[in-house]
Amino acid sequence: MHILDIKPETVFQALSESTRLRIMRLLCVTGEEACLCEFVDALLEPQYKLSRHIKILKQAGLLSTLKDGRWVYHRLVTSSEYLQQLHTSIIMMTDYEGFYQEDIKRFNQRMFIRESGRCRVGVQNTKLLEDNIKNKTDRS
Amino acid sequence: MHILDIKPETVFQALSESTRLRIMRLLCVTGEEACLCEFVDALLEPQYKLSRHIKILKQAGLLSTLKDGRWVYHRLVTSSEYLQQLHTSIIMMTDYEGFYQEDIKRFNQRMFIRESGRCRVGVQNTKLLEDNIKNKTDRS
DNA sequence: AGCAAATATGCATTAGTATGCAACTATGCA
DNA sequence: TGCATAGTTGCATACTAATGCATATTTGCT
Repeated sequence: MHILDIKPETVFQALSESTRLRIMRLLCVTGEEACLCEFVDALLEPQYKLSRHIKILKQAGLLSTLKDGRWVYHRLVTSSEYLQQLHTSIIMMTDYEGFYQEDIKRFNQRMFIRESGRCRVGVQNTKLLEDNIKNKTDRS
Repeated sequence: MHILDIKPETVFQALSESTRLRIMRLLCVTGEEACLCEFVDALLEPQYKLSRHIKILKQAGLLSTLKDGRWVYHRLVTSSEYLQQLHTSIIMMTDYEGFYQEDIKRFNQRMFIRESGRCRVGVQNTKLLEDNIKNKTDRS
């Protein structure tokens, strides 16, 4: 699917959900690529949830994917000026409550355990993740 | 409502619908402000539909409104760098089928009949509007 | 006061989206 | 070959959003 075949509203639609914006912001700010388990440890959201949101970002032409064994790396598509402009907008978004910053902090910690720049383990923050999910259901 | 109080996902959500993108694109490209009846004549969409979409854009902090008698003028909010960056993105969006351009053409024609820079009439393209709505229902 | 015109909105219907759970596929390694 | 692990997806459910119709509101004008 060429970028020109994707409607602008599809791109903004992909950016209209908070979890997907967290993924995009993380990649825009760090300039990194990451696999699913690294996203799980950074955002503390269940793996199936992030997997589906990443799929939507891919279908909107915002992410591309590289498979490496069991791991699948996701990175920003930067091939058009239009998308680069959008990345700038995303970086300029407010982070009033500092939530994006917390994602980035956990992400950087997670990146430390890479070996030769590759992820070699699965989800690490299992405990943190469960606590995070529990807190949310308690609040609702 | 201050711009900082509006969540980024709300802004992108507002931009995720095609009619609302047409409104935004029109204002970004022309730099104009316009009232509802002018939008109706430019986009050839029913008045109640555009009224509601404009409301959503307002609530997302993308448009501001100035009332002048029976007419209500809508313009872009440009008070933050973040929004200006978004406007640039919107101008850079693809217009593969030339639909945005058609809106702008009809809009410019409509602007000709302003008096002293103010709209003094209601919907003009009643016939065009009805044809447009009819074509859509025929296709579905 | 009363009417006409510009804009806004309540309601019902339809369509689309997000999520949790559980089951599935795919891959590397012993 | 079998198992553990990284990632994906079908299904049911709950929620949210878009639309058309009709009606309401606001304002200027006579």
